[in-house]
Amino acid sequence: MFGSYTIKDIAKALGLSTSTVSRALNGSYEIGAETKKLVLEYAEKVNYRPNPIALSLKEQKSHSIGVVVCEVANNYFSQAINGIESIAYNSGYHVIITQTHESAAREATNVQHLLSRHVDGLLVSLSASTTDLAPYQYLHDKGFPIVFFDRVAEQVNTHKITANNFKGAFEATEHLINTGHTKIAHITNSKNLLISVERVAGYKAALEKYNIPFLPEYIKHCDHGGMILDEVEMAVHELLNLPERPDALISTSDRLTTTCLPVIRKMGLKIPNDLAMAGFTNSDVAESFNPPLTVVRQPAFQMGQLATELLIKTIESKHPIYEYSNQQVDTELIIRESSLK
Amino acid sequence: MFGSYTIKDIAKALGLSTSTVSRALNGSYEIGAETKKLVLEYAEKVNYRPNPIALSLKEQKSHSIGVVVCEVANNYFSQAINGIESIAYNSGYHVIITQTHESAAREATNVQHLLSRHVDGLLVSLSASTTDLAPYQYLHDKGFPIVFFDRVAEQVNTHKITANNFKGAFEATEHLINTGHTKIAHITNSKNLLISVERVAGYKAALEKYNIPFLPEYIKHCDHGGMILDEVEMAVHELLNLPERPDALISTSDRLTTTCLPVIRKMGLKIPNDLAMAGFTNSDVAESFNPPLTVVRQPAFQMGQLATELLIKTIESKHPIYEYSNQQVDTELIIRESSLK
DNA sequence: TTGAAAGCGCTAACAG
DNA sequence: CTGTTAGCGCTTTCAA
Repeated sequence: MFGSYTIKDIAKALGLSTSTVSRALNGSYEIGAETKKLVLEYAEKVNYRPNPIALSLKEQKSHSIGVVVCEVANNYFSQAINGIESIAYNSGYHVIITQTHESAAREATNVQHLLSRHVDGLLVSLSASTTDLAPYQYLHDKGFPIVFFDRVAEQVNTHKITANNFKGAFEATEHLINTGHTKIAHITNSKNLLISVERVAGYKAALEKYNIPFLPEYIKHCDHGGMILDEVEMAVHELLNLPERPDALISTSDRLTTTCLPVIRKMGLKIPNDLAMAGFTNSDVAESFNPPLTVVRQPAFQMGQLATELLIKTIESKHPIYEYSNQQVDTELIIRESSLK
Repeated sequence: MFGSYTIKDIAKALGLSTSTVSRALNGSYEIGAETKKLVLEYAEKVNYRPNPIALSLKEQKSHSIGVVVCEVANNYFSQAINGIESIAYNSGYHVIITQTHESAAREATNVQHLLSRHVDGLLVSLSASTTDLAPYQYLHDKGFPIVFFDRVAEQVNTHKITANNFKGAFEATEHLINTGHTKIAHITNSKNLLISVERVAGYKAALEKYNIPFLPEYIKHCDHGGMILDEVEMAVHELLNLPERPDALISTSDRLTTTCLPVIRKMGLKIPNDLAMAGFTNSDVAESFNPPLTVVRQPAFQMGQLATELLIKTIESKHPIYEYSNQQVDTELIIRESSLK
């Protein structure tokens, strides 16, 4: 800290050796009750705090965990980070957050950076453009703790926390069908992401259940997940200029959902009359939208917590772990006006 | 990192001393070109990365900066953090984020925690309930680098980055007046926060300019800045049940603005016909609101960047700094339907 | 029960 | 130009 006391200061002040002080502070058995008390009281008095850097160097542990997400300024991820912090904080870990901005190159750099900072483990949500999972596989093979959350690497067999994306998309699609829609378009994130694949699968399954033919042209992938307006604009335009214009749209990515709305409005279409809408988003203000938006909400905070608990458990485990948790949490469908006929 | 090479490994492999290797790596002058090349090439080959923990211990610097904000899942702060990260990242600092949840006690704990982690400096945005600035004053007096941003401590004479809150509130109020409103209520954050005081001042100044009497009962302070729904509900109810019901409302806090809307809607009032509305918020979706919301937007990203640049400059300055920058950036008024008559 | 000493990875003052 | 050494704060053998 700042002019903070070291073990050496205490030792000198008390006429003891540093090792004795260290032992007293760490509640070792091999120490006299008197000495221990003396040290403890003095340490308390001067507000002694061990230097975490020295500890890290000694223990070869940094007590920090690295987080890789696409963006902090995103409803889902800011809430997830909130969950991550809440657990990490209480466990004495600090959190280093890095953003990929959906760039695979940036993601690789970030991982490098975090490793060079000697983080004890990694909490990763893949970027939309990541295809090379080898670095994660390599680290994992070497026993380095990694937990994926939300956007997981299917091929890497390690801990994963995901939302039930299939079910989330299924329910939203089914709901749109139940409200009388049959021409349901789907706008989603990059094909690289398993979440997209799962959400598309859920969508297809719902169509199938109700014997609605699946039309490939009704699906658009925005590879930048809504971060590039033009991409979304083009996708929405193409969808809504189809000869058989969709009567409903499901968007299955947080940023995509919020970006779609103004585009649709600018086209002069009214939701839900011209186009019903339901979307994945963790926005807290979906209720205030025009019209209030039907959403699929992920338990972001809880997912952050679960992932972090898992990671810390892995980090602190004495024995290598070969059983990988693959926990799936449920999404929540919140029905509002945007999806009603 | 993980099985990473140390300077010692390189020294052994090359039959040199660690100091020679260190010098080569650090581009010292007192070293033979040959040796240097040899070391550099080998280091490159094995992908040598200096251990930042060892460096920190040596230099008594952690290369990390602590951030204190009320909440990550907040439009303004998530964008500001984005700006902070962008600068810190490029300067080789990492960022430890802590959240106060608007609790002064939690804030004090966080600062303690960050200090015990030996952060090199602090980026602080005060909680709404903080009144005791002594710890900051103390640290600052000792020469510890602190930069306040957005919610600054007026009394502590150090670097500050703020938005022009007075002007932001003035312009929004003036706009409401110009669109034909005279009974303008104001809902804002805790009185403890200078931002609230300034925004109220801007509001009053606008009223005065147009000879509209200021009514104290038209101002409500929500001490939790919109985080507690009941508080906001009560404030809005009281305001809108006044004998002389306001015809416009300005809310001057991000979270407050987004929380107000559903409350007003639930009361059965239509914006802007029953009540015009303008609010401070950095939400990216204000355009999609019902109706599209007139907002005062702060340059959050830029503010985060400025604060971080300033902090790093202070940290790295060779000489103590006695000139404190007090930079103010302009807000932006974005006019939409919610404020029109 | 306590102390001395080594070592985590690195830099820098001092010798040579 | 290069090597030796000490030291950053702490824990942990090994001796006493």
